[in-house]
Amino acid sequence: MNLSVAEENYIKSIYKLQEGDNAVTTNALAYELDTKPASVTDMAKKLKDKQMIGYEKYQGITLSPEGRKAALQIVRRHRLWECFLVDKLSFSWEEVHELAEELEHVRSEKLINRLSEFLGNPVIDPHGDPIPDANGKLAKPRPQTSLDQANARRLVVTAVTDQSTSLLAFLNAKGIKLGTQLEIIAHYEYDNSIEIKLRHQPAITISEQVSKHIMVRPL
Amino acid sequence: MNLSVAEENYIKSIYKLQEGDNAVTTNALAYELDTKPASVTDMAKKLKDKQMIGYEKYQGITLSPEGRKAALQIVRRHRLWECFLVDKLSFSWEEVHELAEELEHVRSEKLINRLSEFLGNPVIDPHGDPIPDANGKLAKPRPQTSLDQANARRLVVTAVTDQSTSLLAFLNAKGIKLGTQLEIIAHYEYDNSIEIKLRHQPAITISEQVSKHIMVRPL
DNA sequence: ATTATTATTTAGACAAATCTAAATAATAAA
DNA sequence: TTTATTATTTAGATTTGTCTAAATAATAAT
Ligand SMILES: [Mn+2]
Ligand SMILES: [Mn+2]
Ligand SMILES: [Mn+2]
Ligand SMILES: [Mn+2]
Repeated sequence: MNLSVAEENYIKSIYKLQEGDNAVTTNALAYELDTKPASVTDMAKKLKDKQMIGYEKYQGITLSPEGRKAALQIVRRHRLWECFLVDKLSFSWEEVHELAEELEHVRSEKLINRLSEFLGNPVIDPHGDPIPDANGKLAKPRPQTSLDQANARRLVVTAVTDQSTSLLAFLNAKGIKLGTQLEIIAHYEYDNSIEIKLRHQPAITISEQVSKHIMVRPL
Repeated sequence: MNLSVAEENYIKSIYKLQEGDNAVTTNALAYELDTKPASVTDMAKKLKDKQMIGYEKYQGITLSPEGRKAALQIVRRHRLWECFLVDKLSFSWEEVHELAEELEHVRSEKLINRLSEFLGNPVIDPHGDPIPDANGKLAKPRPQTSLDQANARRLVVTAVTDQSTSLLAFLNAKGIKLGTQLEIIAHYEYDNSIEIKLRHQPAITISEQVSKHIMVRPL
């Protein structure tokens, strides 16, 4: 199936928003894509015609098997380009998302498979997200929780679930990146902020807004 | 100035067709871009509004200084990606043009400058064409002639002026690439074909159609 | 069970990029 | 210098992706 850039972006966003089987809402998709609900309805009809999604009026959107396959290809391309930018061109992880957002639309299996090989067939991208293989299979993610709900003391950062430039810049400033080890010092119930300490650094306090986007696993 | 992908493709083709100052013709541009003359006229008006070209009805098209600058940026991106594909991802030179045709439209100075650095700031692409630097300056091309007009005997291949897949596949089959040294054995006036010999290989005969697209310089 | 609010869809419009068919201009031939 | 041919432009349509404003459906509040 031949998909336009716009269609690919929709499919990727649907994939992102569709946790499990719950249908994606018109408004949620419009917000995610920074467009208007009316535009989403228009596109939903097109994508249904192309058999990429299931869609009934007022019932929300779900990816079809075809659509899911397409989404995984796009995600694969996106994350491999992010790896390339960080590993080979020395970009920092908060800069790469926008560029990958464009590079992901160059459709060539040969290109992307060679790129993967060139990068050593990585299985996670610079934000800790898993990279689908050439067949669309995702490595089973290791068990992780968000930092605001972690119960262990000593933790390692495994992923960041919000790729907004502002959050990533914040984390960068604080020295928090993938693989960073940290210790929870205190948890303040009042605003659910937590105090953490990185190695060789003074303790810092982090808001719930931030900590819920930092994924960790016990060390 | 913000240019669409279509506009960039037009500008690059105008640059390619405009040797010196001779205006580019509507039909030539349509043929080059595999589109219709009416579409070219439409786009000419848009590009004139954007001050990228000079255009008067029936008078043909010339790049403005602005347009030339844009063209050189696009050409730079195109050729650097071609280098990347050949040098790092082991593509062969006849495969890379199509892919670069898409990659060239990812607009990021930072990306392209880092890519250039990563590649060792190359000054010619895999087809022997010069790569503009970050300021749009082109290395002065070394003196070269097409193979059908060469007068020296011993020559080296410096460029190929037709990137069609069919020609490049032909050259590949014959073992002719950039840097290949060859000797002219004979020149047949009847059809302007020539007989050449590569090192350690039997002589082969090449049509004028081919030889006029092979650029060489005396060895 | 009504009423108000929110979510979603429809209707109609628009810009970008393209096309076909017809009209006009430029150029070459007779 | 007429006439024929070729090149270019215009007029009008189409497709894709988007929008605003209005209509309708679903859901929440009273
Ligand atoms: Mn994208
Ligand atoms: Mn990522
Ligand atoms: Mn292109
Ligand atoms: Mn090239």
